[in-house]
Amino acid sequence: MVKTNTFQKILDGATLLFAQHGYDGAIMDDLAEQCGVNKASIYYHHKDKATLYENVLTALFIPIADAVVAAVELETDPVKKLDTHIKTFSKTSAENPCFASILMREMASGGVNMPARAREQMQRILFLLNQTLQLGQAQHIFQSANPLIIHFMIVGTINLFVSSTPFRQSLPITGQCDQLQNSNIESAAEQISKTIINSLLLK
Amino acid sequence: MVKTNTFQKILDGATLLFAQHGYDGAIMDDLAEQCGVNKASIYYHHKDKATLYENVLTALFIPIADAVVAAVELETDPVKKLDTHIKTFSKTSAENPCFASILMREMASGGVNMPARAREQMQRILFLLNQTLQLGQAQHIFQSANPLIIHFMIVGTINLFVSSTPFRQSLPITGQCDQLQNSNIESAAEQISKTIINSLLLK
Amino acid sequence: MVKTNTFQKILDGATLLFAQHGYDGAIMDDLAEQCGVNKASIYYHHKDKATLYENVLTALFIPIADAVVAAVELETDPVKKLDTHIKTFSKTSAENPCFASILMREMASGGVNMPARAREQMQRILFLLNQTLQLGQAQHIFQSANPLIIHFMIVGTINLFVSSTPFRQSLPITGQCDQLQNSNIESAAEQISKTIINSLLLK
Amino acid sequence: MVKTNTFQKILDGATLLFAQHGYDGAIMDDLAEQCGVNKASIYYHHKDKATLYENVLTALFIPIADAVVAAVELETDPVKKLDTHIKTFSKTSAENPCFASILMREMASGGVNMPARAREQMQRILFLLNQTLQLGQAQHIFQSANPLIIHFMIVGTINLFVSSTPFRQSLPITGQCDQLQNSNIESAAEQISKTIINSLLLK
DNA sequence: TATGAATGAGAATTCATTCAT
DNA sequence: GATGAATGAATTCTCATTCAT
Repeated sequence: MVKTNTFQKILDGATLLFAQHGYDGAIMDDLAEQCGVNKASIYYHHKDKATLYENVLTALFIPIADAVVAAVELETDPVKKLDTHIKTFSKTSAENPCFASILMREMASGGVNMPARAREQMQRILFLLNQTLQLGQAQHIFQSANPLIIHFMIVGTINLFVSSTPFRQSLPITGQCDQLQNSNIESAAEQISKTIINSLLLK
Repeated sequence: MVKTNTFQKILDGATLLFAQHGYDGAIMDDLAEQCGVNKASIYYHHKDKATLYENVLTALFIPIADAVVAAVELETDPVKKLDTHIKTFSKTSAENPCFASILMREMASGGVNMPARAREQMQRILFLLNQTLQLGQAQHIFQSANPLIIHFMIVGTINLFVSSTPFRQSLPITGQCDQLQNSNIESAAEQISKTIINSLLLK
Repeated sequence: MVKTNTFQKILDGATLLFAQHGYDGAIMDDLAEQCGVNKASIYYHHKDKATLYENVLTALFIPIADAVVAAVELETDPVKKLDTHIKTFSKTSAENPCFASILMREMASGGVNMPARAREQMQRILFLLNQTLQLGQAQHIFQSANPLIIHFMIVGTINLFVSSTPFRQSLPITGQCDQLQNSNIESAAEQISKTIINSLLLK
Repeated sequence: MVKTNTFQKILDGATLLFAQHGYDGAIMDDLAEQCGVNKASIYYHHKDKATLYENVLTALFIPIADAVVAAVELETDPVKKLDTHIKTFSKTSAENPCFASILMREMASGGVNMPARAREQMQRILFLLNQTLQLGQAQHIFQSANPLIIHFMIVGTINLFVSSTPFRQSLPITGQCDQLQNSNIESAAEQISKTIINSLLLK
């Protein structure tokens, strides 16, 4: 079953709108106008707002989890796996900043209302990380660490970095903090990866 | 000028509601009921929803920034300063979980609409961190690092940790990830602090 | 029974407010602020909004009707009586422009809701005019004319003139209509009086 | 672009309601019920109350100014022009009594808040009158007179006459004023016209 | 499929009025 | 008499959703 052009157009517009304004703040009228489709068309293609939101999250979360899993599985060395994990997650997050915004809002709500299929994707990523950490420990490369904290360090930091892009660029440039502006995602990922791996490695 | 009991009661209820549902999802009728006050009383004390939101953020952000600044200033050693910075921020965040939720939502929106007084508090924390890092570099204890990334590692991780508390507790207990449930904020802060400091220290 | 200072202060403020915004458009909060009194004080002195409105109209309409009746009764000649009628009404109207505004609004509502005591004052003026016209006819000075139309010509013209003062002064000055701006009430009353008397006089 | 049935139905109902109760006194719920349409439909077709009011005034004022201008332009003699001016204004005003009520309320507010397009229509009528008067003076038929006063005599008198119709019919029938009841607009217009023209004519 | 119009259920805010002190 | 606080009943406006074509 090939999805229509309109179906996708609405999905894309909705992704942006939900990212910018959250579920409650996203208004169907605005979505229709932004997409250049009639309001009734949205309901023709997506049942209702809640379903549309689920569709958005599914379409957004699955590719990211897929990419991380796929990239990590190509590696065998725990250190390489972890580095790839962090950098792939960073890269795919940065490619679609809506993911970070939406995930942050969901976490702010305690994740309670997150659609099951979206939640599952985050669990895939977390379990993957856990496997990598345990592999490293089994090989006496990593010391023991709470995988959830590591997961939060990766996701929390990258989410903030990605979603703060407009915010950072509006900061006043002061002599005190001259590195604030021109940070890019690659160098951020690099720093996060080094920090985490460095702290995990047995000396 | 002492604020009324009612003023504060509304402020507290609103803090919770905004944290749970976000600005658009928080409903004034619900707030009135939750606080046991008349709807019109809210407007008597707080002008309108936007102003109430500002009042909430101001009351929420200032004490946290104050606490971090005060605690860090008591220390002189850069390592101790950084450790105190992270632990004080963690502790005060955990004491009022609404802060994490609200900050995450604001960051999800790019921080663009955040009331100036709230944004200033985050800047105070960031600039304080920057000072500590520079002090450590000047004393040849720390290597160079992007303070913004460090800031995001602290804030992003703690935010996620705090706001995911209900989420974590709803996770299925699996053999794979048995450490997920019973994490407390102190051990999380400890791990974050160690990780960051360890990666900063010149070997 | 001497009315308080506050009673009168509220009455004066209310007169202005009702004139500017009408009954429905006048807001008790604004009145309190404008008068520099507490909102509850208004209710202490004036029962409720409707009563306050009645008080305003009574205080406004009686002196005007009194003045017209008193001035006309001093004259004996019908022409002089009519001239005095028009000029006294004009002068007293111009002295308190609120009268014109409030009367116009009441007439716009069909006069149906006008408090009885205020309506009686307008009837006093109309009956006085009718007496003058009949006197003139009995003396074969005036031809027959509908007194209501004459009444409307006087009241309608003066009301418009008085209440349009700010409007006129905001009109663009054009070569076409250079007399529009600097008209005063005396010359207006003079022209109205001449017009009406001239058309009534038997040739 | 043909306006919907509903659009017009709302416009008509609103005209009546604004005429009866003024802007502030007109209640949108009442309007919806009166028109037999859903409340939200009003906003679908007319944006908000202020816009609806503008739409009402525009639809009300333009045809009247058009009619007066068109009728006067058919005449060449200044006396005929002036007579036509007064009678056409009277007739069209009487045909839609809402015009008089709304205009009176606007003038009561000083005309300051009147939508530009409505104000322009009144200026068209005033300027037309001025032209007629100047033509009469140029032909040595009329003596000099303030056109604004003449305008106010016409408009103020007719407004009062039209809007007082229900008021007049509620007056007690007294021997003193037996002509008050059964006045019709044509005879009123006739008397106004005669009065004004008579006073303008050079003897 | 697409769309202009319609609508019921809210949701924010206002306002006249009252109450306790 | 005066006042800060409180409140019930509106009142304007919004929004997700549906319907007829």
